[in-house]
Amino acid sequence: MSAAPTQERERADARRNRERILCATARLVERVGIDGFSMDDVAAEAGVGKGTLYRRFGDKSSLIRALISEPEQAFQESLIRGAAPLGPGAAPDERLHAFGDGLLTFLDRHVVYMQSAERFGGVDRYNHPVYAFYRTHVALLLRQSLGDAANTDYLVDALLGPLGPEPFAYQRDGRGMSLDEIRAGWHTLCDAVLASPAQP
Amino acid sequence: MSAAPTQERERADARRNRERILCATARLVERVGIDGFSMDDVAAEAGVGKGTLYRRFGDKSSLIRALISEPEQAFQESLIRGAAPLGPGAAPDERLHAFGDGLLTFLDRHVVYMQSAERFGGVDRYNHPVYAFYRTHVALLLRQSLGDAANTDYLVDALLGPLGPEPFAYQRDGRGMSLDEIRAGWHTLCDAVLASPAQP
DNA sequence: AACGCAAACGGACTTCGGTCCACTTCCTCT
DNA sequence: AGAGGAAGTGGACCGAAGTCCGTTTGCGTT
Repeated sequence: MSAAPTQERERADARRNRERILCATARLVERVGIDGFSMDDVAAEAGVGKGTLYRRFGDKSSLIRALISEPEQAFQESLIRGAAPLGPGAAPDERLHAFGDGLLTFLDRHVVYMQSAERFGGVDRYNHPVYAFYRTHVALLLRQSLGDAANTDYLVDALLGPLGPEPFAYQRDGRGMSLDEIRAGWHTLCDAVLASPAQP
Repeated sequence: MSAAPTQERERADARRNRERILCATARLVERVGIDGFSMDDVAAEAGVGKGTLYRRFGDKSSLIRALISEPEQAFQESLIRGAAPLGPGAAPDERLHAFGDGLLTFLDRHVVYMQSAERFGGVDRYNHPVYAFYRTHVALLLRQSLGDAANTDYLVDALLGPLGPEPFAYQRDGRGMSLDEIRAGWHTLCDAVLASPAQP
């Protein structure tokens, strides 16, 4: 249980408390579910003050995100440096499909966190650095495959849209779709976009 | 300023207060912006108690939505009974494009409300009856145009995705796209989907 | 007219996220 | 070693959303 030390040197007590907080949060999530505890509960469980909590994690949303930051970073890493077809080395279309599959798998495991992370605080998916990252990645692949057709930027957002927590949760839990069905759907969309004629 | 009377008979005081509340809200929105007032402010401005506020509008999110319920219903109406190409009478593809244009126009005027409506309370776009309505509409048109290809349902969500408040606000305010650019983008997406080959 | 009661009212209260700031602790530099 | 100060800590405090429940009021009935 750890998160990236943002600074050069982290004071010992700070580090200790950060760990405590993350563990306490994880424990609480497991015990009472993600909506069953307040920030005071976290502080109490971790044995720290509320101020400490907020110093390290600006808001509840960030705290929850921090719980999945490791797998998230791992996924990003494998996009840049991982093996093909997720990483470099495969054709752009293949990589795009692999990206969708990967992200959907990730979502399937972590939606609960991502969704409730967004429900709190002002964290807007679209203004989160992670979105920018995915955006750049997909834009690159799409341009490699389509050339510089107009509206590529828009299509990137359109492809990324259904890979967000809310749509995913809706499809899986609300509409009862299986992960495979969702994947298949996204591939259809992806193929449609990849086959789209260049605009005038 | 009025909303649909849900019941057969509405008591006089109830009606009076409902109007007061809606007017007060509108006034506050204009005066201090949508985030500048609390529910207490609304109650005070309307001269009613907080309990009354919550009796009529379950939460802040609903209250704000109520402010745009008239134009929203008008739009829905014109989809069902309006003139072509928005209403019946035109080819499905045309109607679909008209739908996108219409909804984007609507969004351009009302995003602020829709977005902050979602920011509060538990209103989830996907579980709101309005989403179901749009969903059915688009599904019908898509099926008329594509036949019963697999994954039609998924494509409906994919088309509807970028027509949500968050993506729209992101594109318009965050990325600085013009309404026309957004429209053009959606048409591209729409054409791509309409041209998508039937899946096995 | 006045009775009765369901519906409507109102505001005190609870809960929770987030801020503030006086105090403490750790690290560095001499 | 120990002095100085930046970084870290903790909990009282605040604002706002949403609940609860005792009181009031409109309105059909007798």
